[in-house]
Amino acid sequence: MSLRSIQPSPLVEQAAEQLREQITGGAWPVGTKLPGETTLAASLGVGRSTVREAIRALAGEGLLQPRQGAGVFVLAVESRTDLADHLRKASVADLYEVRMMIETRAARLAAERRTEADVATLEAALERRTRAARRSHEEFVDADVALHTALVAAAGNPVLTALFEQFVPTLREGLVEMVKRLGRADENLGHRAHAALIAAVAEGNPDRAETVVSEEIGATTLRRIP
Amino acid sequence: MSLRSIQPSPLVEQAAEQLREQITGGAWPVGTKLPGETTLAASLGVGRSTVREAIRALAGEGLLQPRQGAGVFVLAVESRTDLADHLRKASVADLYEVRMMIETRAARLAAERRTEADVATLEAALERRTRAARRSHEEFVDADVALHTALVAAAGNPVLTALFEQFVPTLREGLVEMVKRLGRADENLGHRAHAALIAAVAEGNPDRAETVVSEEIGATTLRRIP
DNA sequence: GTGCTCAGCTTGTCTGAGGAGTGCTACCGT
DNA sequence: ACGGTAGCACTCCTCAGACAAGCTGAGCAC
Repeated sequence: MSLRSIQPSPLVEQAAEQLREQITGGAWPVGTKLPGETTLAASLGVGRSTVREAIRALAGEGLLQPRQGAGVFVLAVESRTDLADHLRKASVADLYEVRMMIETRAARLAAERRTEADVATLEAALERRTRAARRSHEEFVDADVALHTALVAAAGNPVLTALFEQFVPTLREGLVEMVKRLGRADENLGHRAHAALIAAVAEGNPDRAETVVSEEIGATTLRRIP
Repeated sequence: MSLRSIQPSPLVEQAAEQLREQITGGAWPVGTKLPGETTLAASLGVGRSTVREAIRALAGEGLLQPRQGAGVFVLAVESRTDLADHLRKASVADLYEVRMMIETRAARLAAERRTEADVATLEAALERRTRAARRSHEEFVDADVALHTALVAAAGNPVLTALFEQFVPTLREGLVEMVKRLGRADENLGHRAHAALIAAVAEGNPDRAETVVSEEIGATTLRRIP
């Protein structure tokens, strides 16, 4: 099996790391049954409970699946690629580019497909955004993000919605920073653009919706990249 | 056959589920320190090692972070949403729509930014695709997917690349099915469109690149939705 | 062939015992 | 009064051993 022996510190994590290497390295393909806990414990030079916890950790990541009486089986050879990780490490410009792509397309689709309910939701979200402008920065950003989320949802494509949700945490973080830097000077920042966007969606004008959202995102982002 | 499989569910999973509920339910916000192992064990009515394994599982999911000597802390209140799960459950039409969005944008950006190396990679990928057409269906699809991946990579936006990679497994699966249904009649299916796409990227013609990729995806997809 | 039983393996669970790291508090010297 | 430090309580970390519960395949009876 060629497992290196363990050295210091959290043994559980080291054990998990070694097992992960075996799995992602291809030594144990999907469906493989791992050696028994006692065998693994001996190979790694740790106690059985330590091995068990390492297995649990990898099970939490979706790599392993223990079945009582049968053994521990490989469920996948790589962790769910966490898009959010990529987003955190990405540059503002790259993020902005992709966000622009998603939201312009969403605006266009929303204008084509919006239902009465969608329009009502969007208008309510706009109103909440306006009210939140008088309150804390955080509340304002939350309301803004909620509005954009509602726009994407109005496009009626669950895949697009799921995709945008991946961006929400990073987007929120960036916006909070931006709003705090601007201070209270620009309360209800971008209200007119948002109102125009919703109007375009409501009247079913895809071209105008796309243009407005493109300008709006461009404006807020330019302020953020000094 | 509407039988749910019977699952006695190990105590560890039940314990993890209860803890997860506390976390996602908001009882323990991010940063909260959980009660000690012994306390939790008593509360849940299980042994200490069971609690520890449950904590490890949630740590694997990215929800908790144990720190020796200090305690166990809440790192996030919801699991990484697995975009791949959404994709698997999504309809072909929704997937197609988003894939079209990504690839048309990628084609446009690639035409604007491609380097010499990008062009070389794309041309090599095209050649491999041609060769693979004479071999198995699977190899052909793999080569096709590799070509599309190379196109997105040539756009020079890591976020876009990471995003497209989320689609690759689902895309591959769908293509394999399609190619098998078509049989060998259409060997080297879509060769001219792909060649035209690469030419447009190479000569730096964003509009043409976008048009070609749009037609190409449209053509293959229409065959797939009967 | 079909179905049953059983032995041997596996994971599941609990307990008790130390080891090691963290963070707070009270003490002490200045 | 203040700052530094030693001690302490609390926490997670690791191990060993024991038994329970579940799975799998071999062998057997029909």
